[in-house]
Amino acid sequence: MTTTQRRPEEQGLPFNVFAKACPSRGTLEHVTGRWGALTLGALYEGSLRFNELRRRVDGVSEKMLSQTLHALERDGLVHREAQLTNPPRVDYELTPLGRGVAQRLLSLIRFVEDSMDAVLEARERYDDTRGAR
Amino acid sequence: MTTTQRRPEEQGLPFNVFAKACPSRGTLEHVTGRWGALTLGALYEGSLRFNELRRRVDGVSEKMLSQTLHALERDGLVHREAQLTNPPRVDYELTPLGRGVAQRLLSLIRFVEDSMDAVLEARERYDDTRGAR
DNA sequence: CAGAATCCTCTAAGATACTG
DNA sequence: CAGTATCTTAGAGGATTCTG
Repeated sequence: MTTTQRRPEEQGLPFNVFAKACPSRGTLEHVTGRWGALTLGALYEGSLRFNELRRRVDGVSEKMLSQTLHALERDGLVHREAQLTNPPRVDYELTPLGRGVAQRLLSLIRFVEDSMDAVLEARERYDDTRGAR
Repeated sequence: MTTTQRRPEEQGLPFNVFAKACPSRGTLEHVTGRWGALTLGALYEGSLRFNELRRRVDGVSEKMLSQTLHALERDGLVHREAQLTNPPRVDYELTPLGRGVAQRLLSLIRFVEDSMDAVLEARERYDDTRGAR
């Protein structure tokens, strides 16, 4: 009654990111990647258009944003809504799955931001100890 | 009384990872990087030696593990405890700050692992729609 | 065992230009 | 506006060798 019952044919062998060949590693990299994390984080507030997103994710190039969005859309984390008007309008928004990811990502991001004073101090201590080298 | 009072000289300008020049971006990359995330995750269970860690983080090379550990130690997330015996023994463990990061990271990792069936299905749908291309 | 040093390869990512 | 295509380069990362 309390059995998990996922992936009937592979019960007892759940996805494990610590295993080299596990497909979850690829997805983890998409969501934690340099631009993936920031893109998901930005979309958590709500739907955004391509260039709005570009402005929020400060520093991302058109190419990388496009590439990042494709990977996230393919993984089912982002939904792309295109209107064939002129000029074109395309909105990106998180899927329910994407919201789950983004929420956890933002918890991590905020924790890191809030830890930066301590991190910067730790770096100074580390660098003096080893003579800036 | 309820003011946050962090970084007295820069109040009102908290670290913001969405800004290109913010130092929190570098730290976020250390912790979400390909090997950083897995290393922190592995250490959450407890202290580990270099080669134990290498076995847990399946696929990491000596060079990358060493490099990753240095970055995490410098950021104050991992503590390195060396015993100058022969053969040498070095233990790595999370600092309190590192535990905070690892906990949130593991929450994300588990969510991704648990979402993989849905992700794989989303990929199939995406790939047929666009003719495997 | 726990790394540092070296060499080499491949690809992530930036810059630029063009298109529907 | 919302991208794609092409070119180029910095650096991530692997393999190997050496050392305290």
